Amino acid sequence: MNFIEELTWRGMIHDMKPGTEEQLQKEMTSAYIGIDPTADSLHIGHLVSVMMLKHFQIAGHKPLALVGGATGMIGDPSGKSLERNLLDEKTLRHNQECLKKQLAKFLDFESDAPNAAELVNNYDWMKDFSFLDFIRDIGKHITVNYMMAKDSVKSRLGEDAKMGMSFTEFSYQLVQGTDFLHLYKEKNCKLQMGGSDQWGNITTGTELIRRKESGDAFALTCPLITKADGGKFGKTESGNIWLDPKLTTPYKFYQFWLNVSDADAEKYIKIFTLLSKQEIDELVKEQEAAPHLRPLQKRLAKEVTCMVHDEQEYEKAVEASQILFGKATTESLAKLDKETFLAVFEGVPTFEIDRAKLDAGVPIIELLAAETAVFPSKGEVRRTIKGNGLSLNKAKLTDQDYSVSTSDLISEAYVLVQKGKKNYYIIEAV
RNA sequence: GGAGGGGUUCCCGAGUGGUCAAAGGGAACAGACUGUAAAUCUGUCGGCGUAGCCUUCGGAGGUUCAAAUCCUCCCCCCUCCA
Repeated sequence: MNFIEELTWRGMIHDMKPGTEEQLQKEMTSAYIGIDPTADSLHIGHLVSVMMLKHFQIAGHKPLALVGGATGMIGDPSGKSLERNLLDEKTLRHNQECLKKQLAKFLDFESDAPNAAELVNNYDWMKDFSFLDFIRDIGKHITVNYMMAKDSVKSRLGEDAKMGMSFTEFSYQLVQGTDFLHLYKEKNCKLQMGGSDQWGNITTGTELIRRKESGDAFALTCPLITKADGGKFGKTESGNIWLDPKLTTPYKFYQFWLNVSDADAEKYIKIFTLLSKQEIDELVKEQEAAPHLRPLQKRLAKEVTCMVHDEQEYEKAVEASQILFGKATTESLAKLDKETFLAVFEGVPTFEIDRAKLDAGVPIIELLAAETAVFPSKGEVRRTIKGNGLSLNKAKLTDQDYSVSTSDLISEAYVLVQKGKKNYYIIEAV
């Protein structure tokens, strides 16, 4: 199965330029995707493009990951994102290094294979590009008329525009096109991939290559990942799901995938895992036969957690989940020794409190909203208790005036706080 | 530079002197139902709290017993004309 066929059955192709498949069959081809280095970790929104590159490398082609040090400071007008601030070079390099380490889990950067992955940063070739050079060498080749026809630009002009668009944002497609042109010339890169929102930007690049170099370059986009209920993919109450375990613990990471809705599970497992069509078909059948066992979500969570973290972290996450969501009771919790407790709950957000305070007893509302930041306000603690949404050590708490004392400690050191069904916090006496 | 239209609580968006912590929708959170799913229904959704109080409607002043609402100045955004 070739690259295009692979992506097709996985539902990862939204659009591509005619001739793309032929090009890929003709020779080993280089392709790139762009990543904004706005943070020092990738989040799961990036994972789609990373998987495209991975399939690309598996298919024998050469993937390039472009860190957008230059473009990242402009901001793409097609998103609603505001214009960005310039990252200083130190931060930029730091982020670049961190991203590369994460990418190395997916792509082979190190081997001597001709299709080893490469990381490039457009800051390196854009930083010394003078304005005059730019408008002469690049700007001349693309008409404003052409640029204005792009949806990303059109939506920002005219009467229904909420915001105007600065010249900087307008020029974004040219800057991105310049990247493509640069990679085309320097690295013989003939394909740019990205989300479907990037189509306009990518084709400005292929157009530039055609006009300036009489070259043939290609574009391939994947659908934007959505949720069946229309919500944003990859966001939870606590924000982005990051690949860095320090930002999103493996437990939370695992839980994210496990909680994916049925309607999304099949779609996601095709995109975010390398499981074969047969394996997935099998799982889908199992899911239909016994939906409550959620084989799709479980396998999806396993595969992605193992890929991003490792098998050990995955197993810990499963164990913690079984205790938290299984039939654990106050009694079984109380039996856990300190070691086990810590191992199981590693990754569950932990707050500390002075043991001396607990000796005297701390009102629950104080404990959760003042002594620790489990809740942002006292009112919210009250509301949650009133709504029957708070549990302490797996037992529902209904008394707003309850005082927590040392007798509530598990293993003489911990209190397990549960907000609703899925949110756990640990308070540790120190 | 001219004319017009705007800036409201996380988002969209009502509100033009008191009954406004501010309609409605969305998002979010919790409860019920379930399968840690979806859909549905219910509740909550500025802060502290019994009442009640405090902070909020671009910013700063002012009028008034009382202002998101009226006046003055300023800042920002959009459209059209030049």
